[in-house]
Amino acid sequence: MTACMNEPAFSRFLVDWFAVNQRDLPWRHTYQPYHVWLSEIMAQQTQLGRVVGYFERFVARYPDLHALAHAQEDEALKLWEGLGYYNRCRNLLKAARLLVAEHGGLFPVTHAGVLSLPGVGPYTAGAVMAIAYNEPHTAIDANVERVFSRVYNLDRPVKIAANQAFIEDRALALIPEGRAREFNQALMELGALVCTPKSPSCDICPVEPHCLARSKGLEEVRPVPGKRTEVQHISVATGVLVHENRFYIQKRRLDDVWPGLWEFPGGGIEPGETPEQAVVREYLEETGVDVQPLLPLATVSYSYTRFRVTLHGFYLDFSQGFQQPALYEALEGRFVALANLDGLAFPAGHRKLISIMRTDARLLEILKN
DNA sequence: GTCCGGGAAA
DNA sequence: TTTCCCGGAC
Repeated sequence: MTACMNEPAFSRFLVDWFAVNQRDLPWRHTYQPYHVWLSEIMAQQTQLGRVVGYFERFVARYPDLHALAHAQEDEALKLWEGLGYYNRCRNLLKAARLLVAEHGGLFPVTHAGVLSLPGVGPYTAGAVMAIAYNEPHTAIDANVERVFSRVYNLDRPVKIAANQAFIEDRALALIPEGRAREFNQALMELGALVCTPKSPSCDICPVEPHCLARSKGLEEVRPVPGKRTEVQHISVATGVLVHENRFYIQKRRLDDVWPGLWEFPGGGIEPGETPEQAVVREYLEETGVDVQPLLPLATVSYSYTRFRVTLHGFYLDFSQGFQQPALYEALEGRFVALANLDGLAFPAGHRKLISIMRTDARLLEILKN
């Protein structure tokens, strides 16, 4: 399978290309292990372009492992808000606390040590070893899988075991002596900038002469797609309960989606139910409070995992007079003023509702009464 | 509006 | 194997 390729030349062209074309990313200035680790956790399931701003704000607030170990989870989640997969952030804090408590606050220097950290799997462990320490390890992410599926013209999905083993084997063998840091980043950078999922820029690709799929005109049909899970459309309703110029919010449980984030109570709309009926029922189920819809706030769309969500938001009033909400589904509850919503992290859909509330003239009318 | 990509953990 | 998320591309 490798017969057609000059592997030393491939690696040399790739590393030379990276030296000239790499993006200027903040963690590439010093390659401190703490920075590399943080950047790799943020980059899981997330494109680097979106990571940079979050990385800079996070490092400014938590410049080292000790600062991170002493972070308040709510504050860290606020800095993470919008990046998604919030357990990544909670695991980061967990790992920092563990390292400060049990390892003298030193970042691990071995592959096994890095891999043992919460939130670190095979990809991230390899990436940290290669990029922070320049040790010969592989970091096989989706970019690398795509590049190799084209370079070696893999005609079956990259996720099958045989292809995973093949890619791992080649990725290790191709590392030029002493250049694991550059080589691993170069492979991923090529996937992100040139060997893109759609319409790859083969005309500017430094390894085009070594690409088997390209030589057969098959680059557009590599990688071969695997099976995908189908999207489910769901409708949910949520309510902003207004009481003395404040709004009721609750903190989500840690064993569910959006662990530790804040939200307005609500839930799924059952078949045959209107959004108004659903928000009243859900509010009662989650908090024990009898509410009535005051006014529709807005309807927004967002998605998470395999769900496509239409979220109906309402302003709510107590229907039986003030009742203290109970915590049947949440860790904590508060009535907060609009300005104080700023310091807390919300899921995307609720954040969209808050953003609409800020410019909602009708809200002033509601608050006046 | 709908589609798409992207690692860890359970 | 399934569950975690988001915004930008289309």
